[in-house]
Amino acid sequence: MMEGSFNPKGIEQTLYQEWEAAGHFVPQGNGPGYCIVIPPPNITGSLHMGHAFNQTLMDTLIRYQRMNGRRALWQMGTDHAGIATQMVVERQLQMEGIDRLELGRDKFVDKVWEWRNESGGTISRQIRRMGSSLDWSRDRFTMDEGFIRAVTEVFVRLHEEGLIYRGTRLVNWDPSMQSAISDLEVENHEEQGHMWHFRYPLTSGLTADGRDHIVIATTRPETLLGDTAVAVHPDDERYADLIGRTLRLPLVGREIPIIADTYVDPAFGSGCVKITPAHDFNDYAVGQRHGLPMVNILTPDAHINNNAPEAFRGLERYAARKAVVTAMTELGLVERIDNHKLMVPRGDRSGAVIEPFLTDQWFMKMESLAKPAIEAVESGAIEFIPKLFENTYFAWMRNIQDWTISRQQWWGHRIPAWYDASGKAYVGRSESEVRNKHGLAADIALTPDPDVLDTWFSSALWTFGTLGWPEDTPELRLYHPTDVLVTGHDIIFFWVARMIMMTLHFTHEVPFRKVYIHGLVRDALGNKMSKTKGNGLDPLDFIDGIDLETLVEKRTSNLTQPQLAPRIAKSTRDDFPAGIDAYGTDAMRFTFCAMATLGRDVRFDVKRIEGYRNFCNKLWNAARFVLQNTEGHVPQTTDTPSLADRWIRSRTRAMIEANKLALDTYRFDLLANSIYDFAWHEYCDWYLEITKPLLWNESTPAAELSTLRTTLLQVLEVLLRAAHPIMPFITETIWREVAPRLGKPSGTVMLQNYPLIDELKDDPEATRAIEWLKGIVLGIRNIRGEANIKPSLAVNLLLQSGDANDRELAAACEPLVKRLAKVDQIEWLADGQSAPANALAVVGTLKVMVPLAGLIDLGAEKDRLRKEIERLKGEVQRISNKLSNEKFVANAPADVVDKERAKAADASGKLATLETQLRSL
RNA sequence: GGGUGUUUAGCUCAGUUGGGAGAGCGACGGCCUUACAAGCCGUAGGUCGCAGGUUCGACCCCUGCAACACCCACCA
Repeated sequence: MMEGSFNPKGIEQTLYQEWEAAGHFVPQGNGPGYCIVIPPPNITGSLHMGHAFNQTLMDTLIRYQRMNGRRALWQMGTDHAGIATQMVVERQLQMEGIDRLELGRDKFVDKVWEWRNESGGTISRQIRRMGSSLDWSRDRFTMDEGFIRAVTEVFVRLHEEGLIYRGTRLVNWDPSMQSAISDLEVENHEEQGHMWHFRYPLTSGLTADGRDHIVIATTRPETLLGDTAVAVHPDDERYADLIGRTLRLPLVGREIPIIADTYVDPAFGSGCVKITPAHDFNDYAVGQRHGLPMVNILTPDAHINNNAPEAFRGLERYAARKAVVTAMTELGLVERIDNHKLMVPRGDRSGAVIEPFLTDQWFMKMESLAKPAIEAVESGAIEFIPKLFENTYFAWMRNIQDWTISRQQWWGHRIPAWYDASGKAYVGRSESEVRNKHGLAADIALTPDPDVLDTWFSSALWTFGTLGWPEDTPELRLYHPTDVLVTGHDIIFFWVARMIMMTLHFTHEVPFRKVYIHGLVRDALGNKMSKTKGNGLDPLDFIDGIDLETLVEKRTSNLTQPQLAPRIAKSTRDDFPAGIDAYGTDAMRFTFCAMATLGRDVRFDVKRIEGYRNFCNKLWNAARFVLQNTEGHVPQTTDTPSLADRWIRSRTRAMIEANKLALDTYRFDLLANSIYDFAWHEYCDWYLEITKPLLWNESTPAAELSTLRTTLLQVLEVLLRAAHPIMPFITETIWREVAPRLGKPSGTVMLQNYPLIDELKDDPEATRAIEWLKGIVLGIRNIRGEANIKPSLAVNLLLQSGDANDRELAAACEPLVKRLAKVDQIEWLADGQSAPANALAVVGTLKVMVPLAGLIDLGAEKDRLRKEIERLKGEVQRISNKLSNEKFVANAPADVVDKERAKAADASGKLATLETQLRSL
């Protein structure tokens, strides 16, 4: 027997193990394929709220399609996450006092594999706790054997096609990692800095206004050491006569030219720009145009190198900045220093300030790859949901830059290139292939490229790579293109766009037909969750609960900035004074679905999950009620449904219809609302209450009772199937109790059909009847509530006026009205017959009266009437204004006008009745 | 600098061809009514950011403005 309140702890893990052991997550049957690939979680640690959100949506879709009979594959896998993982393992080793460089590459990579085996297990356990029905038997890793093969193949082919090339370029250089990174991995943030105005002396002569120097402005004084020119705008009259003359670069002594270039904005600063081609992207371009020498003044770890004057050599870049400013000050060459806000580029992983740095790297040409990828979205072959994100996609794709794909790191896919003694690069699937292809004898030494590829290079192959490419597999034919990609808007460029380009290029198919883009999970205040801020939350803590001290400990340990610990501890104590309750997986999943509004970030509020935990409990107890009242029930073939049975079946059908629409349009919020509203406010609030007097009345006819019990079970059973994709555990648990009573074969709800609307009949007549009943009951309840009549006290009821329909329904629903509104006697008054003093509700034209008889305070009742009269007056006024507007009557559709007329009649009828009533009191 | 989004009840958010402003939570009042106090019943609360325009009619369509958020970008 089911316990009195819902306790998720007991059921979830057992059920998941059962499902997995039974192989339910493996696609089966002969239905059409349906496939979603998981955005592979990084192996850097543990699952966060974003993963939980992401997976809830995917699992809902997968479970829905599986129930629809599709051969549904949810492809599992994890990402090696090159830089992120290397940093984590490096930090771990550091804490053990081990230096990466001392350890050496091979041993370090071994350590990372150890880490990945450990971390992978943690992630798998966490994902299982979310209830995610992934096919674990097909689990993949972006650096498994198959992926190494696929990555190599792709690299070699792109190189053969000339789309991958090696070159010396100015790239984004992360001095802390000493590696190149791509444009996307650089985050620009505004920071407070300074603008230094320096005087650069002319080698000879004077300026037009009689000075012997010009003034340049810079935010990076240390780059002065690498200046090879100063540029002015060609049309700038102030400097026209200086173009072609030279300056003496202070501190360095180099003679540098004054050049003219339209890049310079004459209105900004002095109109003179120092040009440092080796350390600034713009200056690089200017240098190229003017054939300027490039003087690199930095070492890979951002210290001043030997190309600079001796005094500055070996200084760290910010020390060098100070030294340059000091030296310039001493020379009297500082005009002034202003405060200045500037955009500072930082590495998204390391947080280090990025240097434009001249190095040899591998690049991918993107323009030709982007073209078909743009067309795929334009043509609708791929559809973004919400559509809005297509603009984001187009904007980036139409202005795409070449992709720096090599990383000076150890963890990742090795670049399949080898170098001979002269430094010439050979690309091939293996060293022997390279030797054969280029006729390189065995005695010619080849050195493998030490670098690895950007992590996103392999991620881009995810859909077809996981399905077996480059082999031609049955899975590729059945599941590719995949049906939908579900991911956050933060990786549209990193991942989605590159997947589209690579997949189209190599398979001539789109990777997926739809891309559902969801928002980011933020904390209750709308802040982005992060470990550094200490506002991150672990989904498992909402599932299992966590006490305050453990939570504080968890949030403040292993911080990259330990000094923040006290503040984080305090805010944690403020936000979760009693820790976090155990809400269970279903409540968490329901919360995510309910909050998945298109295109919006979600603020995760404990109040919401609490509400949905309560909903779980509601469902649980409704099931208990049904089970208690259907003990030993055997459904009969003859079905004689009452009005209420017909009504709830009809409403169930409407819910199913709404659910399907919601699921087909990826409106998880509407799906959740549809289920919640139906289950709580129709099935529980009304239908279960309606059944009580019938179930407990010995005079209820056997056939009617039997049908009632069948309906109780049937609707619950349909509801469980309908809700299963969102809340798998509770629905499975209850379903196993309920289904046998309907004669359904035992088993699992997850392999049942998703409800079809044809299982239930639409019944407008019954709907009207129950709406009538609700009107009567709500009217009486309003009177009772306003008059403060104790719920335990029964009232009598007088009915008057109304039509034949009212009399018929009143007779049919008498026991229901009595039960639902706690009414003792019901009596009809003839038209015109005077009634005792009473509180009045009007339903249609029917007068529903509760005799005052000492129960109700006359003054309070008058107030209640006046309030209702005011409301009705307003309504009548509004509608009559509308109807007296000839243009409205002439232009509005006939049905709208009719509707307004009916409303006016109803409202003014009620109004008249209530006004009469008020006078009579 | 360019672009996108958001602005609806105290809070978080729905509002699907323009035609009666909704939910959850919170607030207030009343209830241990034999599924559920994680519950039940009732009530209050909104000039739909601001200003115009189109229309018989605008939360919805158009224009402008404001605030906030995010994305992209090379201004020294």
